[in-house]
Parts: sequence; structure tokens; C-alpha cells
Amino acid sequence: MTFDPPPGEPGSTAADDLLPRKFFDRPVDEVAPDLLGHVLVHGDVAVRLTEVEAYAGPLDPASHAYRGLTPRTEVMFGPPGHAYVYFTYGMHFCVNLVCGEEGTASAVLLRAGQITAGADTARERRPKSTERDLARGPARLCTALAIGREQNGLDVCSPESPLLIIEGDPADPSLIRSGPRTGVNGAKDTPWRFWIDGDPTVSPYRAHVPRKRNPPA
DNA sequence: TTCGAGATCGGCT
DNA sequence: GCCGATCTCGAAG
Repeated sequence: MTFDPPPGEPGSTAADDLLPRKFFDRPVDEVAPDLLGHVLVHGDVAVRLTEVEAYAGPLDPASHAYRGLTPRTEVMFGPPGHAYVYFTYGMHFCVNLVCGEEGTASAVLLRAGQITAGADTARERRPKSTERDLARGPARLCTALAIGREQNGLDVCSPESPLLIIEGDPADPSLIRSGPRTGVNGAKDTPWRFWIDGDPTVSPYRAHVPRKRNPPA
């Protein structure tokens, strides 16, 4: 398996390659499948998105916004086209893109993708991963792209931003599948996980398993 | 290949 | 204190 060379020098992304903000200013369940095939760029690493999940704001029990506006979820309640990065399980970062009108607090979790540029850099960050595993899973995707707290709130539609979403090869609509969301306790019957069928970088589905606790002595 | 369990800490009740 | 939009490793089939 080979990787295509980067389309140009890092940072040379033309502004008209960026997805426009109005792309994100739509209902989250429309934006999520449309994101498949587009490319998230941070530094010299680029990832073509192959798997995403939609979260519908305060009405969605699976969403961080379910409990309302908090300092953590502030970005979700802001304007569309911004990155919401959160820290979970004490060790992992995950990245979402805010969708819909300001205040709706809906977002798309970026779950997996294929590295299309900067594979060497990504491999340095994840030396134990095979090529297909480099961005297979939301936390791995963040590691491969070096996304952390500093990237929270960045505007991915602005050419000035270090974190950008650029137009890629849109996924073949006949290959887009949807199903229940991964690792989510509430609202697990909502088929808001979207992926490109047959793509090896799509993470395996795992039903939610509550963590076992140490029994009291 | 699949399954089970541990790791680790911020956010919220 | 409890829980979580996860990942990794080791063991077993």
C-alpha cells in the first residue's frame, strides 16, 4: 500500500479548497455523511475521513451537550465549522466538528480516516501502528494529527487556521453505510454512525461495555 | 480473530 | 466520588 504524495507544500492549501462554512450550517445528520471523503489537515499530516458519528446537541442523551452549556461544551454551542476537542478516559483526545446554527450544539465526531499525506510524521507519532491503524479510531486519529487541547475551538473553515478541512474525493454515495453509534450508552438505536463500506480504515464496531469496577474488599 | 480487563483523569452530580 | 463518544495488551480458540 502506498500513499499519494502531498498535493503541495505544507501550508499552501488554496482557500477555495476549503469546505465553506455553509457546509457545516446544516442539520448534523446531513453534514455527517457528506463529510466522508473530505480531508482534515493539521501541519503536514492529512487524513481522508472514512468514518464519522453525529451528535445532536442538548436533545441527544449521547451528546456531551445533553447536560447543557458548561465550560467544556462551550465550543459546541458556538458557530458551525469549529473544532470541539475533548479529553476522555484520562488519556485520549477526540475531535468533533460543530454543525448547525449557533446554539444548536450539534457536532460530528471524526472516528477514523486514511492518511493521505504526512504518513511518516504520523508513523513517528504512532510507531506501533500498522499503516491502516494510524488513524483508525477517534483517539488514534487525534494522535496521528497531533490534535490536543490547543486545537479546541479552532475554525476549520478559515485559511489562517492550523487545522483545516479541505475538499477531498467525496465518498461514492452507494458505499455510504449507517448504523448504531459506537461506545455510546444512551440512544444506541439512532443510526448516526456513517462510514464508507469496505474501507479498511473503518474501526470495528464494538457495543458499549460498561467498565468493570473493582469489587469492594 | 475475538474477548476481557486495566490504565488514568477531567467533568459533573 | 463516579463515570466515560477509548486503546492496548495478553490469553484463548
